[in-house]
Parts: sequence; structure tokens; C-alpha cells
Amino acid sequence: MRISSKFFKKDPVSAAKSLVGKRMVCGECSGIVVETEAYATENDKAAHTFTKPSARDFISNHKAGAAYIYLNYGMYWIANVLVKGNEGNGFILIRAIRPDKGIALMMERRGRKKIGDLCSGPGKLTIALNIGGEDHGKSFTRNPKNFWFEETKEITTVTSDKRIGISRSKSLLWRFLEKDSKFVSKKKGR
DNA sequence: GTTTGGATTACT
DNA sequence: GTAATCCAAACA
Repeated sequence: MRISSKFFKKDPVSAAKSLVGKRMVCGECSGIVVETEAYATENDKAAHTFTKPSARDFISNHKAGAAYIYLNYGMYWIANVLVKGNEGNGFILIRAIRPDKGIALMMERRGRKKIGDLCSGPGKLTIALNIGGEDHGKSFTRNPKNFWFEETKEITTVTSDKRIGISRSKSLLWRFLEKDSKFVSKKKGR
């Protein structure tokens, strides 16, 4: 069953946590979300909304569940989901998924043979799923032919940790991962 | 008009 | 450890 926009209308932190274990479908490929991070518009200096006015514009011009795709370091696209809750707006950063279907195609796009290396990082999974700047602003809940999330029967134990790869507000435990997963990004925090 | 700093990855 | 490579923001 596909996840509706209602899912993205609660606060960003609990939405990010509950997205772990869901299936992310994109064209012929899919995978189970094993790692996310939450970013909030309020009291979060690491969020794009703190430094980039364009991120705030994006929030006011789009609905909950929209895809916020960002080009980082000039070479890697990074996928986020817009969250608009009563307790504040923010984004869910999709950091890693466990490949499920379309693995051969993902290997071809990535040029890698190890399944554990296909989607174990935010820049990697966008390449594997063929997500790019042309998908910026599209919806995860209203565009059935591009990408969406599904409920699963996966039994996942979710743990929280500090966010990584950022220079501000590092102390918040807003990174959520599937416990003991071999498919999460390996880079250490702190 | 020029400079700077990233939600990173892969290779040495 | 570090090169690769681009855009929006910030500064002059």
C-alpha cells in the first residue's frame, strides 16, 4: 500500500524515524529505506533553510511529500522529502536503502557489482535510482509513475545517532538507521 | 564580477 | 589523504 501525503504532515523528526523500514520505489527499482536524517526549519542550523532562502521558498511553493533534490559538491544529487507538520516544517534526507528489485539495473547505473555498495549513501542511491535535478519539485505521493513509498511488513529495529557529513548542529540525534544493517552509509559521525 | 563552501564518493 | 566539479549565497 502506497504511503499518502498524510504521512508527511507530522513533525520532521518522527516522520524521518518512521520512514525507515518502508519501501522506496522508483521505476523498475525499489529498496527498503534503512537510513534517514531529519532537518527542521526551526532551531536547526544544519538545515538548508537556515542558509538558503531558496529552500524556504521551496517549502512555501510545494506541498508535503514533494521531492527536494539538491546537487552537492557539484556532482552528487541528494534526495529529500518535504515535511509540513503542525509542529514545524522540515525535510527527510534519504541516506541509504537496501536494494530490493531492479538490482541488475542499479549495478549498471552505478558501475559497481557489490550489492552493499549500490545504495549505501545519499549520492549513491540517487544514481542507482536514476534520480536527478529533473525530479526536483515532483511529488512522492502524487506522481505514481516516478517514485513513491510503500508500506512493508519488514520488521526493523530503528536506532538513532548523530547526523553526519555536516558542520553545524551535530549533537542532535536526528539520524535514523536500521540496526545492524550492512546497507547504511559507513562514514562515521562526530 | 569574484569568491566560497558544501546533506559526497572513489581512488591512492 | 584528496581530487573531482557546480551552484547559490555572500561579498566587493
